[in-house]
Amino acid sequence: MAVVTLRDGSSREYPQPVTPLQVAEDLSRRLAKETIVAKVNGVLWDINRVMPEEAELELLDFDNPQARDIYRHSTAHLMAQAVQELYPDVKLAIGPAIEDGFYYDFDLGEPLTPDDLEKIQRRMEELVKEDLEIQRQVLSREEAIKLFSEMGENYKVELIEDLPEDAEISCYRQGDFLDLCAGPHVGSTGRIRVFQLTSVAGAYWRGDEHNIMLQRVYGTSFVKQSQLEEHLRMLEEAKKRDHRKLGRELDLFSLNEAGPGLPFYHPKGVIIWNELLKLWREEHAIDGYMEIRTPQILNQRLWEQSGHWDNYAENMYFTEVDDNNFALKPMNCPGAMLWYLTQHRSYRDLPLRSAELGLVHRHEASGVLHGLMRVRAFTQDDAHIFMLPSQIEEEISGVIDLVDRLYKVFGLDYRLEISTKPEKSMGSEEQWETATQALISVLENKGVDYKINPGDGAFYGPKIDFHVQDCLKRSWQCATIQLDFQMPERFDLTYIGEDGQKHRPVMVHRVAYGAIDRFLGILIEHFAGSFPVWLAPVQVKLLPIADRHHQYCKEVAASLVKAGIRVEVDSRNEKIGYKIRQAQGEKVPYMLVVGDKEVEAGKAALRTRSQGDLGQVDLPQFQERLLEEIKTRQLN
RNA sequence: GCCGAUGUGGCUCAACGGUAGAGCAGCUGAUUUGUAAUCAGCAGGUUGUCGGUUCGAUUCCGACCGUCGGCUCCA
Repeated sequence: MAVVTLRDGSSREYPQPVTPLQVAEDLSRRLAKETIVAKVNGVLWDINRVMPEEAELELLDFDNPQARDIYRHSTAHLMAQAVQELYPDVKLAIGPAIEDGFYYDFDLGEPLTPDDLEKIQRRMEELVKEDLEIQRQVLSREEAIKLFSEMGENYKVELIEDLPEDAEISCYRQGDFLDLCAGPHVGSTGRIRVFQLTSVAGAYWRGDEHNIMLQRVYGTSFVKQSQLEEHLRMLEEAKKRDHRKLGRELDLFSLNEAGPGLPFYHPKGVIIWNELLKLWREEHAIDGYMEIRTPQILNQRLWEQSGHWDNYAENMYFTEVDDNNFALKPMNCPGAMLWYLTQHRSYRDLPLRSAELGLVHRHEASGVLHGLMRVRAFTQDDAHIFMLPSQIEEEISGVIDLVDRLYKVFGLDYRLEISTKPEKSMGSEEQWETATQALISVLENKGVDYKINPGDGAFYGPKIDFHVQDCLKRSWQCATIQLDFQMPERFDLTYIGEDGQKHRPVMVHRVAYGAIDRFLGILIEHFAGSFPVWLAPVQVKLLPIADRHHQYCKEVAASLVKAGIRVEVDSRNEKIGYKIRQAQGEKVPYMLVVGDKEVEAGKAALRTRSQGDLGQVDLPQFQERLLEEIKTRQLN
């Protein structure tokens, strides 16, 4: 006798234990068809796995994120099965579900081509038609290791060996295909409906570049064809937002072979850049920061002292002048240290917040360069805060608030991560522990969500990172707050305490935008090039209908320019439709169309990029409204 | 850096073993125009670079450089 309690509280009785699928079939055909996975007594459960005699059952379909991941994970298995049949010598690595899809890593000794993907996709389709049952099987550790060793699946053996002692080791079988997997999975291959393999790429085993490179095949799957089409449409839309495309179209910046990863900013890009800095300086002044500037290159000895020579040299550019070795700065901190040392500091001076818009150069691997998001020269909106140990929490909290204030201006969402001690690092375990706990405690006290990112800290200390997503949902680190007990030590920074004795200050490195370059890239995508008026390189474009309106347009433009508004006049010999089309393409927020009627009335016909023709407006009124919109930095 | 793909005028793309073509942009002229493309003409490329194969290469091969998608790393 088995009792199954459903989500709505009702219960059903069966003469013997049943599977979730049997219950679903009992309830409705449609439910049986749409259910991907079950939750039995709160645990994810294969729909074809017999439930305990007393079970609380929940049936999950594709709309449920967990079920969706399972569906895609099953698609990854399906792909692995197809690959194994087509390439019998393949060794399987891992194949998880990811945001929007899945991948599977294969060791096949030879690279896959896009043509191979089609072949694999076709084989997958056949396997779906065969509707092979996917069965769970539990093994002992010894059995599992023996089984996968015999199969020659050394990556799987390695995975099993790394599983915790008490882990239940399970496999899933579909036809002749067997894979190590915690599961659960969809009940049979026939339940996987719409899928598409999207790309191949090399990926290192366990993400470590010292390991062998595997072939990673990416794909995605859905239950309805329309969902796949919608997904592909979204990708197309995202491409239109790509900051590299918009950066060229809007003439904001360019990249050149002459300097890979070294961006050139065009006049319109610099306008946005400067507006960002204007806001930045306003907000930093409010928070009591002082701005400094330190040199672009400094003696190599300084970098030895700071620890960069030992920990960061591979990313640095060096140069030799008059038998002295210099390094182009990859970070601004040593400069800030030297500034701190120019005076005796008192505890009364602390916290001391020194900000620097520093251009830093880092030799990043060629393969990682990406538009403005990942470059080799970038300007950090850096700051170094020197403080008493007792001020740590308050200062970090202040930075978090400042970043939040700034990001709100743009309507940007972000995610917080705490990164802990990396392999290559300075300082004792205790220092790292204290510093990391301090960061955690600030976030806990503020009640904000965060994720721990183990081993991803800077070499001198743990950090809180602010991550923002680009249009393709790739996440980029923007702001970061890094606690540092090392640098003050290395540079022997001191302050005179209340007791008249020398003490060691604590330091925080932090950036708010992060790199102005990357932040600009993020903003281009965030706004899809349609910047809010305060950021728009051209705020108003005057469009005369005919030559006889040019003079009037020039006068209107002059008056707007005088008020500090960025204006262009399109006095080309073209029809109004053409000029509008062009201005819309440039994403100019306001267009003023001027013809006979407007000249006569002393007005202009207003058109906005988002709402179209709004009819005639009174110019002084328009100017006033515009100035207010700019001053308050209104979002679109 | 590694794996794969890719590289033709400012941009988007075509052609192909017999020394390149279109649209847009640009320039000139005509047109003086009312809310997303007026017409005509002109000009613009040693087909990323360097080698090799070939009677001949932009086309085939190799190396390098850049770019794109990943891996990894970080702002």
